[in-house]
Amino acid sequence: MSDGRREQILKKASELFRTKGYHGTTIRDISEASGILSGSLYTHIKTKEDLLFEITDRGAELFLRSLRPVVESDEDPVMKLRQAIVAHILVITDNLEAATVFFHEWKALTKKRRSIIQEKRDAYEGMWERILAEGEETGSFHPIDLKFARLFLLSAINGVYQWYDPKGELSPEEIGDRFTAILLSGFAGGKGEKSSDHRSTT
Amino acid sequence: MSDGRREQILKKASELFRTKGYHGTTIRDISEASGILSGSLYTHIKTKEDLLFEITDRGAELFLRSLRPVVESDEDPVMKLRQAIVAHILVITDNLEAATVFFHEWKALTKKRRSIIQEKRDAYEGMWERILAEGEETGSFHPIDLKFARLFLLSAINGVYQWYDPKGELSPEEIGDRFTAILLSGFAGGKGEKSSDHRSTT
DNA sequence: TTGAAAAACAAGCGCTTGCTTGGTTTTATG
DNA sequence: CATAAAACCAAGCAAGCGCTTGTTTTTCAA
Repeated sequence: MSDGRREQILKKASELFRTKGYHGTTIRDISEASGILSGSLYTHIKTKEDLLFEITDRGAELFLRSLRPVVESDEDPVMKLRQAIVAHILVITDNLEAATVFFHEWKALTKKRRSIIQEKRDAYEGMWERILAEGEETGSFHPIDLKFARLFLLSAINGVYQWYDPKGELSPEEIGDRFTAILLSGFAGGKGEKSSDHRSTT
Repeated sequence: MSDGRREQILKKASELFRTKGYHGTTIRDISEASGILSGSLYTHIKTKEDLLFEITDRGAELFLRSLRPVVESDEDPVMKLRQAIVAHILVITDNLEAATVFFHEWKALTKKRRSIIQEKRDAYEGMWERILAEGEETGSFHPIDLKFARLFLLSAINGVYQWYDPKGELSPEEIGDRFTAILLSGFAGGKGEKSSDHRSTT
């Protein structure tokens, strides 16, 4: 049952780091939430920072693993973009705490570990840039500034973790579809003049 | 010179809160950066949280004040959207530290003060929604889910604080124009087939 | 049922935290 | 130049921090 306890501690720590931040959360907060005394925590972890690293690193891996098959597929770029967006949003909505910690708290890591996460972030952003580059090369997208388009796109979809409500009316897939629609066609267009439907086949 | 010192302390605190977070920054960090002993800081402030609140509240006011004239003008909605986006980005780029603290650290405030900031955030988001609603009513924009469009839009432009480089090649206005172009027309469109230019008259 | 490993407790150590106090120096004004 | 207010320093307090230690309880295979 040792591993179950460890997972439970990671879960509670994720929740606390999400709401109070890493530095705002104490070892005693985590132990109390885990129904344990603070000293007993150290049967399962080495340091507080280990918790942050493990949560953050797992988050990074979730994003990487979910995007890889999309990038490597040979769908057309528009479909790839949609799939990538939905995949990203699903990682966030299925792992709200971990994703929030990954976005917000990774800077609290000390140098060495922060650079490990930084590398994974770079790799992830590189995968997005490949998708956009492919779309441009094949003529599916406007000629675009790749870096700028990627920054814009990722900022927009990363924001989901700040407002997503599991009990809300929009499913992750619906959110992803609407994002894709806006990104492809934009707001502009007169009344009634419906946008071409990019929402496609489920 | 009292007020000058206070402003200097606020500036140093902003920088530290930005890089290390509120809970990750100590009173001694701030006093050291201000060239003062930690006790002497209390000649100028009452508590550490006062610093956070003042920085955050000023940030909120900057956003509100810059958007108000845009909302109240009688430009057409497309132009209004562009002006609003540029205004927002200018607040960020002209006040990188304060804007970052405003986005990242306001949750560290205690209840009463957090709710003051929350109200200002709500007011700000309401102003954006008015712009979008007007665009839809006049037929400038597609029929859109207002709340969703606003969330998407604000997420995208808020991201600027995470990657903006004052020494970079893109000016705040150029960034705003590109945002506006993407938001209005999207990525989609074949090679060479240039997007209609929404970047307009400077 | 027994015995050793794993898990949890009880206590607290050394250090840092935000902040206070009492005295000294600097600054500005008549 | 006198002087009071403002700014600062030197010292340190009480509380909380991450983490360790020594001991007791729980778990579970032999």
